[in-house]
Amino acid sequence: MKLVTWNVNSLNVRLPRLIDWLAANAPDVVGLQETKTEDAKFPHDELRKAGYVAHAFGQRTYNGVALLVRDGLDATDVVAGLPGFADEQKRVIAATVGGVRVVNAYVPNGQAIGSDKYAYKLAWCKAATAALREALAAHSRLAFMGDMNIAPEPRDVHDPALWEGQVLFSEPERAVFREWLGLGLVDGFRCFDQPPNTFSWWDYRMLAFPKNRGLRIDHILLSTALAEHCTACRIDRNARKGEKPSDHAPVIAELAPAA
DNA sequence: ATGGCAATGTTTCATTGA
Repeated sequence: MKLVTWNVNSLNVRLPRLIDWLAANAPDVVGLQETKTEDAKFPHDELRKAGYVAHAFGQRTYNGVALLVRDGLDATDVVAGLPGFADEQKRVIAATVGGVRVVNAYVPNGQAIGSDKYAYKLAWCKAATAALREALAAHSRLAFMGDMNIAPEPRDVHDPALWEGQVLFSEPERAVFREWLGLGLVDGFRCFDQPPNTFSWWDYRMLAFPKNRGLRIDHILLSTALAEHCTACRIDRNARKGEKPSDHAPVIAELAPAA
């Protein structure tokens, strides 16, 4: 099973690119973030023609997530939102596909250390930790993926000294990420040798992409039972090139069938 | 060989992203 997470930064703008990418990569399950699309306006028909059934949890202008499931696979027990955390912002959708519980999330950005949005991010993350603990107790085969807006280690940041203490790379945020790993999750990307300076997001400004001044903030975390079956994990930086790219690249994990 | 912010709505600027 091929699992993908991708922050598309507006599904409306990115739909043609997304459909091309789906055709070229044939993933089984895709978690999208920042769809910025109300459910009533979600492009179900276009994605259906591309071979995917979509489950959307969106809103206009900001946030919004969706799960795309390839034809022939069933998504069951679809749950939107973070259990136990009342939130106007649409940031989580989960479903069970092919025996795998897939939790797709758009973690808050946090804006700046000390801001209200940073406090919201940490509160949101705390609720996510509790929800993941519950989910892992119920599902041994679980993938938690999405735009997590946290670069976990110095090697995930193009200039760690510059970013130290900044939002996305502050110690409290990295502690949250370690806490998620402590629940029994594994960073799929780090299960394999990777090229140095591999990132998943590059600022649109200041030639960040051509200079490869990026961060690795999009992740696929796998329960230990699932990580055993992970055969590859990579970031498709080619998707950041060309006309009207998202500022994020997709992360792809491949899982062998369960033994 | 990549490209010098982008997307949205409150629209001709402000807000947010990361």
